[in-house]
Amino acid sequence: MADKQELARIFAEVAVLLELKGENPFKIRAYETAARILEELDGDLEDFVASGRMDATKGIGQALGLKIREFLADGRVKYFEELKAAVPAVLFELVKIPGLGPKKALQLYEKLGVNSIGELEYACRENRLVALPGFGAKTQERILQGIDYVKRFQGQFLLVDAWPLAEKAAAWLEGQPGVDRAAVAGSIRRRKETVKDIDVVVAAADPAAATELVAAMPGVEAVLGRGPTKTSVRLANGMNMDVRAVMPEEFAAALHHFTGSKEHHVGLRGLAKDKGLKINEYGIETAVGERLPVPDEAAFYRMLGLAYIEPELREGLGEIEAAAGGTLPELVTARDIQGVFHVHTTFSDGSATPAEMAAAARERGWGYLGVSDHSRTAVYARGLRLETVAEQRREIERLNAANPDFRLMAAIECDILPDGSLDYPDEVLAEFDFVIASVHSAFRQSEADMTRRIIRAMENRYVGVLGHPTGRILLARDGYGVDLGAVIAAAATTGTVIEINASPYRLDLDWRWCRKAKETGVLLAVNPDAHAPAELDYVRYGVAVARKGWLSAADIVNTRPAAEAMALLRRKRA
DNA sequence: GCCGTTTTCGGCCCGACTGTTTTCAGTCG
Repeated sequence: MADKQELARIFAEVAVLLELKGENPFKIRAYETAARILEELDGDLEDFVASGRMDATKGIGQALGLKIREFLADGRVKYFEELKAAVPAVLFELVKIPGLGPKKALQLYEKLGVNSIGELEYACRENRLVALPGFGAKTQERILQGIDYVKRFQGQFLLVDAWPLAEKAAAWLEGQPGVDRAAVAGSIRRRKETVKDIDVVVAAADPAAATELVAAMPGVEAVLGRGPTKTSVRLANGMNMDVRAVMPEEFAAALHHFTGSKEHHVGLRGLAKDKGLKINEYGIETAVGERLPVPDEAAFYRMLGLAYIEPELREGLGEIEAAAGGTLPELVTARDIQGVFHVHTTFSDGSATPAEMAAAARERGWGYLGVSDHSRTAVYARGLRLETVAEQRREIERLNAANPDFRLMAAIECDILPDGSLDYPDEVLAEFDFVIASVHSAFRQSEADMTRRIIRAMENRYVGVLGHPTGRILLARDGYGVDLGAVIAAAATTGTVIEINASPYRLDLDWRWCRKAKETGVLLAVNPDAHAPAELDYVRYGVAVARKGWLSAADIVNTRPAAEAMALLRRKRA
């Protein structure tokens, strides 16, 4: 079967290749758009073409349509292969360095014969870049710093590391004299799971003075650049932070602008243009250049004839059309969460007892907590032997009897063994209040085997929840190969809930798949997978994933009271 | 590359900052 993801990757790579060739930027955008369309495509590619849906899709015209048909027929795109052969591979590496774009990268390759990042670093140290036209000592120094950045961090950071830092920076700035307001913008505000840098927007009567302040902020290691409205700094942990300062009346428009995403803005600005308006980072202007006041973001969208679009949805994935048509979902919030199903205790690899975890859950205003320690095969995590299962159950019953207003559930995170069977026999599984099934071993199975394995586990009537469906660890390990489309379809037919593992190191199910799950009729559960009381707060990251995935409270099992939630996790037993 | 009841050609989002320039290209978001 032709893989639409592969074709999406090909088109995305064509876009990069064209950029390296200095092609028309709008042609490049056409390929980027096509890649996104394919990534988000519902159903398979053959059907997309055969049904005529492709021909009706805006953004795919004659040339791209031909290439899609070629891919379906031959499994390849000749144009891509020719391009790839004509563009040196090293250029792909070079443009990942901040400050290096296609033009300069090409010069380095052609004039200095640079064939790798290592060679570029060496050329900088030999002071050979300064002789090139358009280059100078500062560019060379900047490139050296950029190489260091890429080598140390691959240029990416976890949301969990960036978000608190960003909030701290905004709070500090807001406390400075002359500063009206400060707020976190950028991909952190959109709650992307990994981010490149921190963006903060500041309102001040004297913006230039406000940007001056940034250098004095605690944790700032170096000032990378400074203009009248923007300061870029590097923080001690290696992250870059941009602070943009505007007049108070420009704050909402600026916050919107710097929240992005780029794709969202492109869509909005096209729409504005149709209405004879112009959007820039300072506000909305009429055709005659009159600046219209934008008191807040809701007004901003209203002026464009749109419902308010939450930051998490601003990815250019249909949210503008939905806002125009009044079909945006009401997104779930952290306040909707009434309890969680997946935590570990001292019975396996957690650091707190069930009583301590329950107390921490109550402090957070929740009414229930599922204790789901590891099963026996997970020896590395001190998985529960059968005797311990009984012991834990007695402890949970004791706690429930003592605290009638809070419900502890005796559950298990049961390993899915390599053949798709479960780690305990059915008669043991039947004893648990509910069962979460997860893969913790044999990650290297083929995609087909892994998909069969997981689906077989979901077919077990005691399995209420599929845990962390891909096993990925962000910035550390890709998930195992698995056909998530097939897993989601099987979740729907078997009535299995899919977990949104809220550990900020996992965030698995990915938000990009949440919408698909919802449309397929699958319920999800936001679970912290906490191994300590403080980690219950991971739920905020899981809620962020759900929101990015267009989910409402009704799509999430643990927005319901205990009895109702339990019934959903046990519905396959009926 | 795509798109179009104003257009089949000429548009396609918009601006800041840097560094290397004597008026602007490249990069970034």
